[in-house]
Amino acid sequence: MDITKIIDPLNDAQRHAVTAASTAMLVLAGAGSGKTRVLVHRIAWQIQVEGLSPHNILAVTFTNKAAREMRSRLEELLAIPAQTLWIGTFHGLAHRLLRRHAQTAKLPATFQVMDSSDQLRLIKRLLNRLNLDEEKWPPKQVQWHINAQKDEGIRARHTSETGDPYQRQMLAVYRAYEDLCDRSGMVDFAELLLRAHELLRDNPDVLEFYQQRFLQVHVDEFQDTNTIQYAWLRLLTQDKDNLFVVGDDDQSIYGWRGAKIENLYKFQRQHPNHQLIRLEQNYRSTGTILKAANTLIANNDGRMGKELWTDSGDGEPISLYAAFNEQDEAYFVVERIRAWANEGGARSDVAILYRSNAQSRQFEEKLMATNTPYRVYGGLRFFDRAEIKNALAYCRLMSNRNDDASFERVVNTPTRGIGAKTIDDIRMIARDQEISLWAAAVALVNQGNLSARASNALKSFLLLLKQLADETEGLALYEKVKLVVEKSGLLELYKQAKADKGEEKVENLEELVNAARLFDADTDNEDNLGELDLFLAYAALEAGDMQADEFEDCVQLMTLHSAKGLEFKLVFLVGMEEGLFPSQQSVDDAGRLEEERRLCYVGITRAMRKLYLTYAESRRLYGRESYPRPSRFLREIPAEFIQEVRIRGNISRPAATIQPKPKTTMTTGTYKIGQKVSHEKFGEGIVLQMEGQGAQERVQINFKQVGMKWLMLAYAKLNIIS
DNA sequence: TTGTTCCAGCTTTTT
DNA sequence: GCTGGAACAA
Repeated sequence: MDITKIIDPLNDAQRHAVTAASTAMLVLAGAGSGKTRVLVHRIAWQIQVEGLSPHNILAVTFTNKAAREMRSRLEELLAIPAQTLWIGTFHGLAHRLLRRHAQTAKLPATFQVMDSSDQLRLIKRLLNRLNLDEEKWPPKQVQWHINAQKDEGIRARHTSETGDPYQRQMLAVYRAYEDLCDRSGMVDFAELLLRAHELLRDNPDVLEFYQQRFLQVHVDEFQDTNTIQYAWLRLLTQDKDNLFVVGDDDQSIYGWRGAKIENLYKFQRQHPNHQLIRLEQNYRSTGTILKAANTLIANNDGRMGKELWTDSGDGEPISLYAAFNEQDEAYFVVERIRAWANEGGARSDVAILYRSNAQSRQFEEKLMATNTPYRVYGGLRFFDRAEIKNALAYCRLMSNRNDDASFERVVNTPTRGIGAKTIDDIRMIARDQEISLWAAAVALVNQGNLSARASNALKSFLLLLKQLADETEGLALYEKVKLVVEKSGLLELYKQAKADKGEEKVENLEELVNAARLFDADTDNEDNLGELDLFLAYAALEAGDMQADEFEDCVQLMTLHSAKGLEFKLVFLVGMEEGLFPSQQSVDDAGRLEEERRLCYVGITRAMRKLYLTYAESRRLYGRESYPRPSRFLREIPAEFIQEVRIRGNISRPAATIQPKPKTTMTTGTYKIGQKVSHEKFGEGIVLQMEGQGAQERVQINFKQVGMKWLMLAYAKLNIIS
């Protein structure tokens, strides 16, 4: 037993937290104060010193990345694999519970996990079926509403019908959505948490089993937990005081998606005997950066209180650059990065952080122009790509024929002559008989009142899936996926697709087969569940982390939100302007403004050695020139820490952009403006405009019956009415 | 089916 | 001002 390895690398506060006797513990861990280290060493301590079996420990994180990091650091410290230790994300662990107890949780064994885009599509279909206008009921809003309800642990049946018409309609949609999910065996992300909570709450034997198993429970980023996540933790631990949570109220930046900073206070109330430990020594940034961050965050009310410090000196002052416009801002940042790289700095140590994704473009352009390698975070993820989703949809249908979303996705992909009309018929039957699209399709074929062509096309699809299911029986997972990719015709489809994009898609499909191979190899599958279902869940739950060229030395571009938890030697915090950061939508609400301030705090504390703050005096936004005021956060940082950069003279003023609009050419053809014409389909109308020449010649006509239309003269059969 | 035109929307994001 | 998706013409 090597205790020194566990406690020697710790400072006093950290050691205190790690070695405390089992108790409810709240570790307030400031940015860069070694919070992961405390978690990992705490677990190691419990195993090696207190003799707890890894089997008895649960550790919960928010991201897969954090979970992986924790596991690998723990295995390194303990020098043994820690397989029986449950480390995972809230969603991953909830999924695991539901797979194990699918029947008890009233789920089919082959239930499928939907990601947000699947969910959105399902909601769109549902609204359509309920004859609700998407204008009045924006699918995004409905989705947000449903998820928010679930995050609070509220089911449709918990809400009474008494609200205003809007509430009542929302409730009806929520209820219909629940029905649809249940019927088709689909589970969205919020449902994973809610259902796992209900599983424990309503089944005392299951609850007791896990309560006895998990003698110690650890939670990372506790300030980001929402209501249902905390309720789930409460069930597992009750009042046993075996809950060890690490968090930082000053870094709570996910309130807008249901995170409850109040859970920190709730935890304190519910565990009167808890210990509170503050980690305030920072091992990341210079004294100047920390003092700036401390002063800024002190403007927030109701903090738990914490002041970061370091013993490694003040370092350089923070630089502030007032750019002429957003072009100049990008130019300045890229020049500084080039200077950094020329002096031997690694580009991967540099980050450009912005409030909203839309800001990345100007930097990308300048980086590209100077041949500086860069990487933008937050793009399309591997498992989100259309070709991958299509392939997975076939897999999902193989496993669960009731998966309507997948059915719609691939019933005519690649095209096999099943048109909108046929699909509409299928939908109709499905709605009338309350059955899945698949079952409706089967019924439609059997009825036989379908045109021969449509019937054959549909039959071929049904047959294809049956064949896939038969032929993949007993094959290894990756062979299944491989066969699906080939036999479905997807591979062929993308091979024939127009040169550029098709090739990439073919490669992605091959990569998918490869991912399946790897998944097969390193999943121990202790629960012996359907490997295909597990792979599909993995694809939904771990959509990220398959981004290419991670190893190239490149500048990192990302939003402030995705920068949380990371650190860089050189950080540019750009777009420090009122209306942008803090964002316009936040300035009128004290609570949201405080969250913006915390976001700024997060941004500042990412910097290890040098921080640049920039703003533009003029910025083009949404096609409009604006002259924003510098962000209030700049004023909240004491001037003594800031040095203004003055390098005026080579301002890159935009050349006055006078772009001649393409003139609409007036053709002197048969038609004149004001001419009365008639069209065999659209009826009578009046010519309003003309453009183009020869085969491209078009006319705009205002038809009495159908309104405004552009028609190609080469095709449209028009008659002049004199 | 495919290409085009039109039109709304426009923080932040993981799972 | 740009972009993604829907609607529409051919």
